[in-house]
Amino acid sequence: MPELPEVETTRRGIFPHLISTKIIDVIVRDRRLRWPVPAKLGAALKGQYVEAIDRRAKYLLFRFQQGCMILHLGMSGSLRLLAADTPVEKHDHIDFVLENHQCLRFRDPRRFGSVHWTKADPYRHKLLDGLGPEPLNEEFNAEYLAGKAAHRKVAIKNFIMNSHVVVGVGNIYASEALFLAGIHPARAAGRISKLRLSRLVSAIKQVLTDAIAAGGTTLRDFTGGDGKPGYFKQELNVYNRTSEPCPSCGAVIRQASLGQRSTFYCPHCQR
DNA sequence: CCGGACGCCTGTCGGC
DNA sequence: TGCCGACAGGCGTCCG
Repeated sequence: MPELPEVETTRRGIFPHLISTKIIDVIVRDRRLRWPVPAKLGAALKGQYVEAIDRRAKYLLFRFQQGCMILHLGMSGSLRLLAADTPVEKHDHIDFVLENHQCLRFRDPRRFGSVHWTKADPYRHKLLDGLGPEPLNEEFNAEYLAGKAAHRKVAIKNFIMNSHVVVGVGNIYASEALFLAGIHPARAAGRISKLRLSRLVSAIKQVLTDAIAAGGTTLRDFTGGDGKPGYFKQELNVYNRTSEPCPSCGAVIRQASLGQRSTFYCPHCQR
């Protein structure tokens, strides 16, 4: 499910309700996520107050006075703030019970999500160390991307989905950004002019910013922390629009497979 | 180092 | 209606 806008939407939805709130219990119903939920998680969190919720790439960082919980939503994960007595449903794997009769509930049908606990700097954690820049930061710019792309033969779509190049760009927004930039998704990354890479940087920033403003993209069942869906789906130009007319030129949108993932593009606008 | 394939899971959808 | 394969928004790991 979640790409950067959905993770950010989740963060913005939950943090106002969690800041300075005490975790009084942690109920783990199924530890079998992508990696096992740490056995010590409950003991580590109980009695601690949430000091901040940050985001790095698609990871949510729950900051406590003594340590940090790193949480990834994987492909199908969600976090919702609920009344503590809300009946549990299938795939509700973890409850973080709060002092105000509320609970933060983690649901993840496919169990590709994960939860980690560290007392050290989370940015030094194995999963976060070495990640590329945040796409909305200034350090992600044309000079940076051109330097990274030099001599690379990989398809530009795979390239921008590589978290060592830039984080947070998943399958939906990669297709959308390449459409906005007018670049064919299969073009070799090292064979794109700096001017066009510059346009791609702008397109990535724009599509992610717009998607965050719309509350993310709800394709199937994504909802933010408040249970509301995202509305960016209405603004998608090519994703999931195979055989429909290109909104810009009217040509038929094509679907192809690139790096085991579906890719959507306009054969006329994207070169 | 690079590029590509694989696998972890469950749910859904389309075709027969 | 039921079965079965393909596919789904991620990403660490392994192999050549």
